[in-house]
Amino acid sequence: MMGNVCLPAGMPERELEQIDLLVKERVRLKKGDLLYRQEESLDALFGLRTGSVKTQLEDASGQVQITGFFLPGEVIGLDGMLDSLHASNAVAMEDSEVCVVKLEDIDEVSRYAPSLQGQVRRIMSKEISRSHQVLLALGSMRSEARLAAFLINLSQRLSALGYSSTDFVMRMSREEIGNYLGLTLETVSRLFSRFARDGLIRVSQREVRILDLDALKQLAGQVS
Amino acid sequence: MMGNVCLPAGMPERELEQIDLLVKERVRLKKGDLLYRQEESLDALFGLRTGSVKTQLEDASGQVQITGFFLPGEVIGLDGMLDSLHASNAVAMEDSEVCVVKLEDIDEVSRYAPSLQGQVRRIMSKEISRSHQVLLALGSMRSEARLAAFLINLSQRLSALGYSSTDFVMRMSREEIGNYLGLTLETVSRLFSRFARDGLIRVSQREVRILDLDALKQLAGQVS
DNA sequence: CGTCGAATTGACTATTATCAAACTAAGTGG
DNA sequence: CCACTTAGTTTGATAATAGTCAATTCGACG
Repeated sequence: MMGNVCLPAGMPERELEQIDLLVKERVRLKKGDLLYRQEESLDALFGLRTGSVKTQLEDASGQVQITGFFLPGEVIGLDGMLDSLHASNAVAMEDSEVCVVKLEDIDEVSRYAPSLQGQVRRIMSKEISRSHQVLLALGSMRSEARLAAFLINLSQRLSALGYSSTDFVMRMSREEIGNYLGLTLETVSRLFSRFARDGLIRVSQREVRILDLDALKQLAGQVS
Repeated sequence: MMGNVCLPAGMPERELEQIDLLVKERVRLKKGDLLYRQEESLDALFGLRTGSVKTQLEDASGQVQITGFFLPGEVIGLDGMLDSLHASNAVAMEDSEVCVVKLEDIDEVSRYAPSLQGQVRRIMSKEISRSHQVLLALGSMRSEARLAAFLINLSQRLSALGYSSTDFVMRMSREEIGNYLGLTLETVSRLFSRFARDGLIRVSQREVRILDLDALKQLAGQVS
């Protein structure tokens, strides 16, 4: 069975354990590939197995807003079920692999495995909470707090996957970080430099080492 | 049966039609009452029947961020299902009434009415899309575009409920609008004054009349 | 070694926040 | 009925923050 290999190693929560049984297909993506396109019809969810993916909205005037960065173990494609059309573009930020879970299979199987419904609800609810957290950041934090919160969040998610929480490589460019956080790429770059100068992090291109997590949390308004 | 009276008149989509059958209880709220509190355990969803409700996150440092304004026909309580704890506070902005739908009843009933699952997914997905839209606004629009988009959105939702799309009363204060849009109350007030001076709207306290929707859409970056 | 995309840094500007004062509308109690 | 609150709003003056434009620099790769 192909399912079990689709659970990323080190995934902390067992949310996906049943959904994983539904995986009948996997898709490989190369850097820059689109997993799906805005307005395209939606009939499946995607569990990210390896790599990283971003989702972004594009409005009528071509304005782009990144709405999420996804790491292995996370589920992509939860928006757009309202009218079965994807509400965003999903782009691979590096070579990646996703597991495909057909919606009809979820419906089918959950008839005799009722707890599956709860799993799906929880996954969707998590995505809602996540975006509300980002709203909190964009709505009420200053630039340095946003970036600090971003780094802390990334650190935590990577650590949950079994990677180091202090040393990691960011898969996204300064521009993408800025877009996500509602800042310009220059502001993001300056903030990285400042954090480094103040001894909070070491940073070289996309490699980051967190030196003073407490100070970062302080900046992010999270009492440590 | 108490269900059918819980569908707000004029609700355009029939999303709630089956869920409505599950309503066994209704709750009346007075202005300022909390429907639920952050961290409280979650075992039901709430369909707003009359009135208006806001949801807000509160972080460790007491910082508050309003994450949504809800109108009749909309569903409250979709976040927090991850660990069955509400992730936000829900506060009535005026005297309101909600229909209570127990999660266990949803699970129970959806066993012999499978399409119910799709309904729930669609409602949750809509909430995800909604917050992504707000992310777009906070992340990439300037203050005037945010407020214009806010007014357009409110107008559309009220019109879908059968109210005038051009004349309405905002239930929220300048401060609440500002908090939601990531602006200060002074900036919001100045923008209202400017929009009025430029002939886009008439505004007196919380009463608004939209005079030039096309110009508003232009400001919001929505091609009309 | 040269090219190209990404990142850094600087100088300057625009936008929005902050602080402060005055005004309004809707009560409340004498 | 009329001061007198009070919460909400408006407006102004000033300051802080982040954006824009522009010039280098860095690193990866052919």
